[in-house]
Amino acid sequence: MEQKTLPHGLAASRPGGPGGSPGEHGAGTGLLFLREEQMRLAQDLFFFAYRDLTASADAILSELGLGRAHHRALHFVGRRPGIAVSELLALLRITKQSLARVLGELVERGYVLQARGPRDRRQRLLSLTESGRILERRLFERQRERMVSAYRDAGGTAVDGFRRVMRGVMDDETRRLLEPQEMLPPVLRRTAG
Amino acid sequence: MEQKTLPHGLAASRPGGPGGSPGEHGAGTGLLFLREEQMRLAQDLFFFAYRDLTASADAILSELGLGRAHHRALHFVGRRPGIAVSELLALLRITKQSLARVLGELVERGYVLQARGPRDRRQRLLSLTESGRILERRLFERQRERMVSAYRDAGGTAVDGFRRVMRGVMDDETRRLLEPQEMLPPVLRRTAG
DNA sequence: CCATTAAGTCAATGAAGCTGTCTTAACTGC
DNA sequence: GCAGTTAAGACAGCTTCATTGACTTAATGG
Repeated sequence: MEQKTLPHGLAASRPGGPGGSPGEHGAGTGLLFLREEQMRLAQDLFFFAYRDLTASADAILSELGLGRAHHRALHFVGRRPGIAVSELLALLRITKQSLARVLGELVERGYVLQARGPRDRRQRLLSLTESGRILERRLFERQRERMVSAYRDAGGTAVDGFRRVMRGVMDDETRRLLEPQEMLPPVLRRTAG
Repeated sequence: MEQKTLPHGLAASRPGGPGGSPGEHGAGTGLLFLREEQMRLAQDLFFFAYRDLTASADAILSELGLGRAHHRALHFVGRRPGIAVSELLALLRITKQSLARVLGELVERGYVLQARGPRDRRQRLLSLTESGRILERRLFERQRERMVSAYRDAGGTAVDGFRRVMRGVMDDETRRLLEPQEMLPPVLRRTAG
């Protein structure tokens, strides 16, 4: 009875039709595509896409007795070889203790290397070992396939839009961290000009 | 140019310049925007955007002693009032036991209502109570602000692209679940259409 | 009537985060 | 050169959220 004519469903009708071609953000169209249902849909998209993307590497991880936290650490160390522990903490936004467990295992298993910082010997600069690079690549490959086909199917314009929206959703702080300049260690930030 | 020539950094230079206008996926441009660095960047975007988006509701949640799992359940029940437990499980892809704890608390606190299914009395159809709707709205509001400004800044075309990429990243199975038809209970699926 | 299904339950376990406190070593500023 | 700060690591204990496996109860449906 109460669900005879279900007025809902996760991807309910798109009011105003911005699913098609909203025509920029002209004054005439108003803010149709900002309407509530659009935002609810965006929540769904985030949840499902992120879940499925991350899940795609799980098979390999559980094979090795590793978790997603290990993958994240591996990813960012691979992304930024020579990163200091404190910088990695700032990227991941977890506590030192949470990272320590994960990082400790990665070092112990020979995936990550710690090197004393040449300028600041308190630092432990992190990088991937050869087997770390191989593992990271295996994990990446699964996600890469998904993203490549998504990008290909959506087309270049869509990819650009995707990136703009993703950046827009982030904290200002996070967006700053994504800028190359900010990603360099402080030492280089002064030198590289 | 504005970003020197950096060996690394999370958002390294965009090869081929798809940041500008890649011109669909023409044969000439090749698959420039599918290159490795692009895919790594996409991983970063997913991680940071999802993290910041979900984190934006955390303050309210922890105030009430609830977690993100509660928010997810609340969201999907609100999104699909009258949903059966088994359907919610399929959406979230967690185990019955994991959901039971969370759902039990939400019912106990008076945010979620369980009603015996009229056609199948084994089912417990879930819906939000008035206070459940209020809470969900408070949580939604934080995320909505973020997404609205991201959408507005990016523009309608970008939003469309965003949605296409997000869908493309999902499992086929998940994509099916997002279609309105599939969101209807089996009984109606036969009747409606 | 009996097999299947929807939901709930018990018990144990694991992954991944958190807080707070503390130590050690190295850098930095006065 | 000493004092204060910083980078990293470690100990103890806790919370959230997921897992598996086995089992019960009630309702459905051939």
